[in-house]
Amino acid sequence: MLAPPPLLPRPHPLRRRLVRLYDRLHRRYGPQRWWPARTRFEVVVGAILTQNAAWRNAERAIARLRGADALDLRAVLALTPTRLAALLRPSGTFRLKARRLRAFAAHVSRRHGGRLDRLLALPLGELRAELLGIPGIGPETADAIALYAAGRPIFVVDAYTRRILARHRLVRPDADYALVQAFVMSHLPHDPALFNELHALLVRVGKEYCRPRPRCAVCPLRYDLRGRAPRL
DNA sequence: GACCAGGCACATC
DNA sequence: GATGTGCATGGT
Repeated sequence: MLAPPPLLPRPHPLRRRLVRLYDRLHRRYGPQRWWPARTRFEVVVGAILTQNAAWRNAERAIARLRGADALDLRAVLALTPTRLAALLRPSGTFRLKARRLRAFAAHVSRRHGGRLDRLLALPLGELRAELLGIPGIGPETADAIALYAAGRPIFVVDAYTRRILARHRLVRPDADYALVQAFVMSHLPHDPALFNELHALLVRVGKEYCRPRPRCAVCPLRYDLRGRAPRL
């Protein structure tokens, strides 16, 4: 997604439904104030640690890093791989995540003199390409860093987003990451605050109601028990 | 005990 | 290019 899709010129039926989805979620839940982190480096750490892990467990690991006074780039590099992995244990796949976090820190250290702000100041296309070049950073993690740490206008697609948009028949169930992202970005203004809020709201409602196997009929988005939703 | 969680890399077909 | 698999803890 080097060149974001331009906004489609005229009102589009799917756009109205997407906007309605956003409005309904925003009325129901209000502002989510994401990303929950104190520093930009902590956003990056959280983005890596929450890969295939519940956020609660990523938080535990972040707290352990903080307790070890290791919540900054240099401190992460100063830890031995074994020690870093031990601190990350609660987030699951901890050896893997220790490698990934270290790879990120090593990259910033090598390419940007340890200055995270310099990496984050790159033009969006370059920033995204560079992030994707770091082992352990795929599209979702790269976009989460670009949006939540760098404040860039890019929409993050996660499992909830796909599931919810597919169940509302806004995208096909088999739509891949780039397609879902292009769908949202072609229908909404490229506003970081909006992309932030929409993604956070989708995760919020998804955690409660949009499980892989649907099991609740009282969702505010009115899924039926097969996980399908009426047209918005 | 099974399923799930704010994915990614790599092997294999 | 599509699909399968390892990574691994902690909550429900």
